[in-house]
Amino acid sequence: MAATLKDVAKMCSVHPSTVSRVVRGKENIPISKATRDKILKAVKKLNYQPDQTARALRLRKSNVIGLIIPNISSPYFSGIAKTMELECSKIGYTLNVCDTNEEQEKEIRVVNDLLSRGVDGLVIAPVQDSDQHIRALVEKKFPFVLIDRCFDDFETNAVICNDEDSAYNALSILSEMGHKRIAFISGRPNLFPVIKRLQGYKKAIVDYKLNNGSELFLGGKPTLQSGYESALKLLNFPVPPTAFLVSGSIITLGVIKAILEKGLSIPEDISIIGFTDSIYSPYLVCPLTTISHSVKKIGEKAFKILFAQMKAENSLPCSKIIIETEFTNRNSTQKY
Amino acid sequence: MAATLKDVAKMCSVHPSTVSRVVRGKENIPISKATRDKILKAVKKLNYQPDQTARALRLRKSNVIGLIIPNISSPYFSGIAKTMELECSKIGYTLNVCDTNEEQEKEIRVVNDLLSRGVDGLVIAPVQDSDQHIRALVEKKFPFVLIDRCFDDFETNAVICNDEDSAYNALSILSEMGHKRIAFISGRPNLFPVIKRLQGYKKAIVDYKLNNGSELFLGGKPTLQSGYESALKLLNFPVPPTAFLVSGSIITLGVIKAILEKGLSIPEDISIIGFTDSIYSPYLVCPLTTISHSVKKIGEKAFKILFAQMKAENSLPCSKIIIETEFTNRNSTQKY
DNA sequence: ACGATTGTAACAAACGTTTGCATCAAGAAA
DNA sequence: TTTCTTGATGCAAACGTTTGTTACAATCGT
Repeated sequence: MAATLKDVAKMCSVHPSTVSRVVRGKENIPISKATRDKILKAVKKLNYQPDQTARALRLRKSNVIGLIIPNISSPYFSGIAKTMELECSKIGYTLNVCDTNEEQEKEIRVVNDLLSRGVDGLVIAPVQDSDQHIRALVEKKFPFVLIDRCFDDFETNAVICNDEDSAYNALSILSEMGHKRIAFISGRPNLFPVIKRLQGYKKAIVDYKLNNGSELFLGGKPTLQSGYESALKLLNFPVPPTAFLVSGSIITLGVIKAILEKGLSIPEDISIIGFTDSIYSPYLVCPLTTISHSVKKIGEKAFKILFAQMKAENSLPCSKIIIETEFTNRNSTQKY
Repeated sequence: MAATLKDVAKMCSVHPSTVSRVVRGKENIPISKATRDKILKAVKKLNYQPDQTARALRLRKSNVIGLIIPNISSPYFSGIAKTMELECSKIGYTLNVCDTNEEQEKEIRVVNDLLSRGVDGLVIAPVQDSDQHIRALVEKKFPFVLIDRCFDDFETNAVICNDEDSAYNALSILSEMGHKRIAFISGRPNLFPVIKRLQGYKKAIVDYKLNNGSELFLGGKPTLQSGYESALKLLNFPVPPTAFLVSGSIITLGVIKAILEKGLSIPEDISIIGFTDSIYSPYLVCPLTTISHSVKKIGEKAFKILFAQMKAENSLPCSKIIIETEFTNRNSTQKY
């Protein structure tokens, strides 16, 4: 249906390769002004658009990069997607966003699919239930960078946050306010950032002599319901925690739900600090104090590293970037 | 780098076409069990993955569908993206999500790009500043469906909501509560759903004899800031409105911000009904009463129509689906 | 005037598939 | 035995590009 190089060539009684050259604007190859103009006119007339599939096949380069995230409807990941898309379109790349639904199987499928579609690079927030497919990527020397999550036992390009420190920091603030029993609630507990946050949390528990020996950490699934259930469980303890550190914006909503349902108020009865800020955080039932991750910084950094990797002739050394989170103090904590 | 048909063929001393046939699993073409097994083994050994670029070129079919939305970081559109992605992966399709950033130029670029990449179909929430590129799609008989927004002056496949009725309905509820001055705040005013909502709003204003002749509608941009400014303007009127109908979840946050900043409470001082529900709506400073659009229904319907269109030999008649919104009564309205 | 240079454009191969057609041996029907 | 199937596979063209090589003028230097 659409016009091809051949069509243009025929219309100009010229060879397709000649058309290709003028369309590509190769100035080093000499083409007479006459034929150039003739061809350009025909291109316009036929509304010729090069077939990217054919180009990709011929050039082994598609100008698309893939973004693989576990949940596109999370504000955090969709914010990263937005940033990446903006960066890509700046340089004429197309972004292909794929949602793994936090399923390992699907992630593997998606990686293979994107690879066989010839993407030039990959940005992945991995599910982290397995890693061979990621290892395969490094073996192939395929350009990719991990975001938000990475693996402790092998090195890759990665953009992550200072989760351990910020969790520790949040706890020291809570501790200074007089809280003695501080819980940590998260979604999937095997995720890199959750593990790091938990480390920071545990370190602070020891350093500040909190919790009096009780185990106040509850992991779960990446759903509101899971956060709700965890919080409810904790709130039903004989001596419930007085403060929550919560990992994940959707989990946080679940925790809030539980607190409200118990007839408690934030921050009067319970203090909360949430990991990951959202546009709605200031307008929640209680303006939420959060540890904010700049999706802009993460997306931009990831893109930059990936792009460098893609352009490099021989493989570059891995770069692992740690983005500093910010502590956004609003109103969901209070002296105890 | 990756193994090709030829590699497999060579390893089995067989012709590439034979490999293709067994890989495709064409049962109607007879292949001896011996060679089939031999090939399958080689496929596994070489980890052969068909090159989708080459397939797409040859077959003129890519098994990818494109989703074009104005803002991937809006919960509404990312929800639709999620649904569509789920639907796609069910049938082995890949979804390519593109963000137009609510810019017409970019949308046009993106449509052309996706087309030249050979997507099999398109789902578009158009920017609606122009429409020739959409018209071009129908002329080419290219399968696509519009969502959320459509054009009044030409017919396409579309999945939209009963915006006019739901706005009218919201106003009748507010009116029944005794509100006499009800404002309508929106983002971009030229958008189909906004126009429809405004129609319903205006109709109700007349029917219920509200607003006493004042113009209480303010459009703007699709940002929190815009909603904030509009609300502030309205609240500074000598006789400010007592209720707001707000179009767009992000705009709504801006409106809430303005109300809080004026030291007013919801719903005691001001009632709010918001268009588009979000996962966080129940946990806002005041549990938000909303008109909810099921992103699941919208995404699924759009997908279904598109898929039918893609499979159809000769072009099907247009289907325009209207999804019923739901009125989710929470706590942001009050008798006046 | 002759070979060398240069500007211009055609040719053909290649990227990795798919598929209609041809081929060819072996077994069935005559 | 001869002819007809049919089962199994190879051949080659095609999808729309890109690009190294070749070809052919015309122009140049000598």
